Amino acid sequence: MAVSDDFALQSVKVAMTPWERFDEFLQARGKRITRQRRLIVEQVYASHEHFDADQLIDLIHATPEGAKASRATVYRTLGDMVDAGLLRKMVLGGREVYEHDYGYPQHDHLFCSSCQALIEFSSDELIRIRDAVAATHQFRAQSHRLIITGICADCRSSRSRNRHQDRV
Amino acid sequence: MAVSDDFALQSVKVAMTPWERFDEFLQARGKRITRQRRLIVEQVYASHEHFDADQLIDLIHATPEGAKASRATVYRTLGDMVDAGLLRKMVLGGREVYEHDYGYPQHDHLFCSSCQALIEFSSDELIRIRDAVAATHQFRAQSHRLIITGICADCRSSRSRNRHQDRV
DNA sequence: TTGTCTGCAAACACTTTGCACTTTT
DNA sequence: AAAAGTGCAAAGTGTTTGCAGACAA
Repeated sequence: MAVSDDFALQSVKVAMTPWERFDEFLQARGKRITRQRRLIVEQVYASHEHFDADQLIDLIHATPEGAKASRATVYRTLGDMVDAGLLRKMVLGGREVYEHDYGYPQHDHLFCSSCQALIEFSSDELIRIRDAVAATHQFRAQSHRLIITGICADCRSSRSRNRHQDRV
Repeated sequence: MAVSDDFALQSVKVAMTPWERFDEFLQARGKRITRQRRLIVEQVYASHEHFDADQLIDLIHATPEGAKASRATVYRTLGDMVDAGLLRKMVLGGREVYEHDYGYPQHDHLFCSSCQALIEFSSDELIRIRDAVAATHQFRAQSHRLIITGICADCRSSRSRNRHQDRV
């Protein structure tokens, strides 16, 4: 599941579009460019929202022409995209969601436990602390993930009666 | 799954042992104190390590006397303990692990992707940043989770040939 | 042509549930 | 005795896999 070293070297090139990058990834791995993989990448980039496997599958099944890719293929391709560094996977309130990774700046999230909204933010200070903590433990930090859970502004104002606290 | 408001109020008392707290939680919910629940709580507190459901079940099945609790009951009780605020559940490298929460200071983790070691740390600065970020987004932060992934000191030194990078 | 990919359905790993029986209160 | 809890096995979930036929290269 980890990006192989040889491929990681290539990832220094930043001017590629996501598809070009995936293309290169497939080539480097002797994998083929198929109709399904193209369709999946296309749908993944159709929006910038966070999504899970099921949502993507629904999206694909909803495409006009007989364009299709099976559940198994979607899972396999999502895995490839994560390996290629195009997507990042995380677990949120029990479900595994994916978000675009390639070309997007490192960021973390505020997660509303009431409406499930996910708000992105980034903080240089956080990175500083991360590195400082790692150094203290002679630990080589490779990445991190911070999720702040709470109630978003919208849910706080509509506290009265609306969809407040139903899920989670 | 969330701590009910009435119970949350009681949680202000901090002088209780984990069992006393669980006891109180059960009473507040009209739940009963059974042999199984006692056994499970006991085993959970037999060590301070992070564990998953299976490890706990093995531990229970390994107890000397015919002391037993079924898989289903263990799952049900772990859920109750999380609700009671005794345990905290998190996902780490694919598996759901639990750690003691009650009476333990808030902390975050360094996770070694090579040997799966979990190192705890806490940082006041981090809390400060968390609150600052939340404020910026008119978000009411309730909790957070930061996991820094990388390679621990041990694995870095035994980089040569030992169990290096075998698991994710 | 060769070897990878796909779709399907079966297999999986965990977790949750329905139900008859047991235990606490 | 009444109500809640337990164990079992069955049912879910969400993801992965083996394999025969389909399809890039």
